[in-house]
Amino acid sequence: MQISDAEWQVMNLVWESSPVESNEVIEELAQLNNWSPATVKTMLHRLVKKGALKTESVGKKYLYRASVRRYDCVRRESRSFLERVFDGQAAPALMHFVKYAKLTPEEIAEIQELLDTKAAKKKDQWND
Amino acid sequence: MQISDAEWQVMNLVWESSPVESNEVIEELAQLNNWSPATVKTMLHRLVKKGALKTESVGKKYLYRASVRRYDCVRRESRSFLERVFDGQAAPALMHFVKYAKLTPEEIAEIQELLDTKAAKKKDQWND
DNA sequence: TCCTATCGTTTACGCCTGTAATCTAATTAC
DNA sequence: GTAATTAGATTACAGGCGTAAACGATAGGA
Repeated sequence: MQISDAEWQVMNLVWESSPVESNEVIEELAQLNNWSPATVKTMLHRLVKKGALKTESVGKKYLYRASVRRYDCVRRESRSFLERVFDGQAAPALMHFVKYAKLTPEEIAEIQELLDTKAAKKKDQWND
Repeated sequence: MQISDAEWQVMNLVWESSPVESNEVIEELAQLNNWSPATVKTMLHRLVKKGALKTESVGKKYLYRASVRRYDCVRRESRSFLERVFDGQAAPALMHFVKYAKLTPEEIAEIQELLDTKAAKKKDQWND
């Protein structure tokens, strides 16, 4: 299931504060993006239709919840990005981001640590 | 200027072997994607129209060249990806890729090196 | 010189997207 | 109880995209 650019904004919001009422989403995105309420409603509706959100009726209103995991969507989107732009290779993408992104020393350290453990695992015959 | 998913395939090919004749592109992508020649022609035409490719006529045929730099497109696409999926933050994206991508020990080493120099620069008051 | 093969251009078409107005049903206020 | 508000559903519409067939011009061979 394919989530469009604009729809990601909605999904991000829902993932962060699930469950939400449409009101909250509408207000938030009105501020963020200058979207009209109607536009946000369309997004919500489409996302429900494509199975990314589900609703639970509470009186007159609905509560919206994600029905797909953020992780899965991130993974799919990342894959497709890598495929398109870096010929499916993670390493060049990583090099690119490291080169051109702003990173705090803490972030750098954290990534290094992760790389270390990954390298260690690679060497360890029993763990790979 | 926005390059679509399918168009990226064409651009990647042109960037790699510029200048190319349409023939080469058509054959290559017929194999890779099972696209009909007509489809590839459409892609080329649209890319010329949107200013991503330019042509130089050589007799009856054209030679196609990129008229936008790969780097710029990669940068724009990366930005948009980060924005959409990781709220514009490079660090979480990096963590994600490091965690879930297959990396050879050499690649890991290379990325670590780059991170080291980046960290070093950060500390050096005269270089930042 | 005329036909044919070929390359680029035009046209096609249905689906997705961004953007939004309108409609309808139900709830709330008076 | 009727009017006004509101939330979700339906409809709208232009432009992009994936996919491709049809068309037109031209160069090269017969």
